[in-house]
Amino acid sequence: MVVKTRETGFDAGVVRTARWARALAHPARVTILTLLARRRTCVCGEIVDDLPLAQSTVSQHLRVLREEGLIRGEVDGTRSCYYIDADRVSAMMEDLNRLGASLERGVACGC
Amino acid sequence: MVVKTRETGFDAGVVRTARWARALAHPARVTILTLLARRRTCVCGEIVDDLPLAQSTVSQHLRVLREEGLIRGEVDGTRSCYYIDADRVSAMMEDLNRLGASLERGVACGC
DNA sequence: ATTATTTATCGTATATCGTCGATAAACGAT
DNA sequence: ATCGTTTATCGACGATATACGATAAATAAT
Repeated sequence: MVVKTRETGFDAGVVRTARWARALAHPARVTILTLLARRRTCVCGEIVDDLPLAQSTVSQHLRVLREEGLIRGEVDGTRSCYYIDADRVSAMMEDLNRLGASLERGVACGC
Repeated sequence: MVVKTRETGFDAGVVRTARWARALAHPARVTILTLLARRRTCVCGEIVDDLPLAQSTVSQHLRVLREEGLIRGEVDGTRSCYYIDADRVSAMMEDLNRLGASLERGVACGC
């Protein structure tokens, strides 16, 4: 059963997949995610130090990731501690893998 | 060993991953890929019929997918026959899964 | 109290994206 | 040769995205 979003006319699952992709569609955001996965510490300032971008720009990218639910932030004094939302990351990878599976099982074109 | 692109200062692998994501970051493009995977026929006109977009817009999205190497197009008379480049799709999914794996194996933050 | 630190947000500038209509190019059909 | 079909590209426009500096808010340090 195919569910379409009323506004756009696109399949709802497809829209969700595209949104995950958009969240990953900038090197800064991919870098932030991998940094958060690798590190125990996750303070905004350290992320800024590791990226070739201004603090305000990094904050914007953090906001995008937060709005997509991939990361969460907690205030700790004057600092903000960010960490990955593992459930959402799993959900994202599930959707992306579902797409990948359907693409790879496709039949070759007879043209 | 971490390779950085001179212009942006981001890790080259990260940039590649972000570009794959960028290619998938629109519902029209995800839809096109799934259509091409499902169908034997892959003529541009049929893709246009299945999308709520103008022909020229669909052509733009096809161009994006072509430029990222995810699809290829062959001219057949007045028509264009598109098909998925399975190798590139595999490469893309490998990169995305590599990212997913590194995110899921990350340690929890001690904050 | 004052000062320094940290981070989110605002304002703004620029670039890229997404969309459409119009058009051109290539071909098939008549 | 002319006409219809199909598709890529162009030009224009509005909408988003990306980037930065400046600033505000909150806390820590003195």
